[in-house]
Order: sequence, then structure tokens, then C-alpha cells
Amino acid sequence: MTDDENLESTEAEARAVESRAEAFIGVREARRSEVAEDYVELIAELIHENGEARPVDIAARMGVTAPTVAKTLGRLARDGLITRAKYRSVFLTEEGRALAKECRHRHEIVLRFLLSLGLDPETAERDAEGIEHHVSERTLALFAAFAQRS
Amino acid sequence: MTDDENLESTEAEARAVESRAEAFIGVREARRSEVAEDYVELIAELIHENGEARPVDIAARMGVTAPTVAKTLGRLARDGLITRAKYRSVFLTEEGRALAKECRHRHEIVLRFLLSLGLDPETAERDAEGIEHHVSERTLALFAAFAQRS
DNA sequence: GATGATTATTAGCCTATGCTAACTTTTTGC
DNA sequence: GCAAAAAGTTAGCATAGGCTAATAATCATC
Ligand SMILES: [Mn+2]
Ligand SMILES: [Mn+2]
Ligand SMILES: [Mn+2]
Ligand SMILES: [Mn+2]
Repeated sequence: MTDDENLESTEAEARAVESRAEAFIGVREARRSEVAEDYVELIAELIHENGEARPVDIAARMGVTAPTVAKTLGRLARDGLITRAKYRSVFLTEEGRALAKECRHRHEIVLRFLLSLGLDPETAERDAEGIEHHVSERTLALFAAFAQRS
Repeated sequence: MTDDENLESTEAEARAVESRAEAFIGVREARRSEVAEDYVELIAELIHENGEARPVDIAARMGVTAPTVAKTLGRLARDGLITRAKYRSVFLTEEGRALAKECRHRHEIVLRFLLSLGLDPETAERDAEGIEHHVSERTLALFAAFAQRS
């Protein structure tokens, strides 16, 4: 048998394997920002509604304990998305605000898209919360167009 | 001011907070099975195509190193999804096969849905790989119906 | 069947994200 | 303004899921 007939050895096969790997690598990459995205989006909302974002309110809405919030806020501060002072509320940096805006935008589009497909609001909200982190710009554009059209 | 006028203190507010938390808790729950789902789906495919699933092939397609695969396979075995013998290929248990079938089914539907929306195949595959873990049964049914219809 | 290449495992490290328990600070209500 | 309640922090623990370096087993080839 020639080399080309070996399992795995064709150029086409190699490209397929590579492109599959890239998909998974991309998903893992997206996964790394999920928590940060959800937090800044929520923080922006709390600030908008209440004038400030308190850890206790973040914890209640995220469904986690206060120490978990504290640790996550530490990472967000380290990454330049929020500022905070001990025992005080949290605020977004410019970068944090920009990310929050983008996340809210994406969340809105995904949610409206699911609703326009006919999904009930509760399930739509739940699914959007997970899906939003995994839609490319292209997909988002298609979602927006579809929701618009319908 | 009466109690009802307090920020956060209405029944409706409390329910909204609760339901938001449930959405996030659900997403975190889904997140916990993502890796296992991707692995069993891939293992099933490799077995179908090659008769066996070798760690080296899993690693190439997942875009991770061999030790990462080894550790993950340890968890899958612990959770009753695969069986394996040292230095040998991996096989699915009944439970693993059932999960793989379910994942493949979901993956197919999400992918076809994205394609039927007009997304290019590369991006569709990439997005499907992330989205598939966050679609409820209801959403999946709507996706299937839409792809069918179009 | 020796031997070099390939594949698999193990040990050890790291980060993220969750938790509980204990402690500190701030806020609230008399 | 003091005491109790609420909120926030810290320490310490666990698991998942990545990695590299080192080691071990298997396979392929002569
Ligand atoms: Mn989300
Ligand atoms: Mn969101
Ligand atoms: Mn996937
Ligand atoms: Mn998949």
C-alpha cells in the first residue's frame, strides 16, 4: 500500500484533523471569558438600576456564595475590568464598560432570536445565558437579521 | 416608605432574582459536562471510522496534549462512560454510547440549523461545537423544525 | 528478535471556579 | 452612640482541565 492510502496520512485528512482541533481550541478560548462576561454584564445592569453593584446582589443573581464573588472580582480587577475598594461596591473601568456593552448587545440579540423562534421566555433566557458566549460575529448577524425579519 | 417600595424587597423582585440565579446555575451545570460530551462524541466517531479510539488521535482532534487526554479519560472511566486498559485504546460503555449518540444527534441538529440559516460550514462547525452544550430540548426541537422547513 | 520511533503514562505544576468556616467591617435601628 | 444584623473579606479546601518533563510500553522494521 502506498503512503497515501494509510489511515490518517492524506493531506485532506490532516487538514480535517487540524480544523477540528481549531474548533475545539476556539471553544476553549471562549469558555475562558464566560464568567468575566456574565459578571461585567450583571455589574453594568446593577449600576444602571441601583447606582452601584454590591457583591451581595451579584451573589444573589449569579447563584453563588459571597466568597466566590469576592474571588471572581479579584480576577476582574486584576484584568482591568473593574475597580473596587475594600468593603465598597464595585465599578467598571472603561474597558469593563465596553465589554459589558458588547455582552449586553449579544445577549439581547440571542434572546430576541430565541423568542422569535417561538421559545418561551423562561427557557429563552436560560439558553441565551449559555449560547451567547459561543456565537461568532457572523452567527450573531444572522440571528439579528432573522429576529428583525420575523 | 412602605416595605413594598424598598429596592429589592418586592415579591416580584425576589422572584426575578431567583429565576436569574437559576439560569446561571443551569449554565454552570451544563458547563460541567461539556468536556465529557465532546470526548464521548469524538470517541464514538473514531471507533466508527477506525475500529478503535486511540489517545493520540483524540489528542490531535481535540487540540490538546496527550497527558491532558490521559487525565480526562481517567475522569470518563471514573464516571462510567468508557473502559480502558493500560496502553490500549479506549472503548465506550453502554452509558457512554448512549451519551455519544445523544451528543451526536444534538450536534447534527445544531449544525444543520446554523447551515440552514446561511452560515458558512467552517464557522457553523465552530459555533455548533460550543452552542450544542447549551440548547434545551425545546430549543433543539425548534432548531430541527426550522432546518427541516427551510 | 533487537532497536528506534511512536504512543501512553505518571509526576508535578498552574489557573479558574466553586465551597465552608471564621473573622472584620459597615450599616441599621433603637 | 451602641448593639445586632448584614455585608464583605480571608483562609483553606476541592475539582476540572490545561501544561511540560520524565519514564514506560508498544509497534514497526530490518
Ligand atoms: Mn451568559
Ligand atoms: Mn448574559
Ligand atoms: Mn462541543
Ligand atoms: Mn460536538
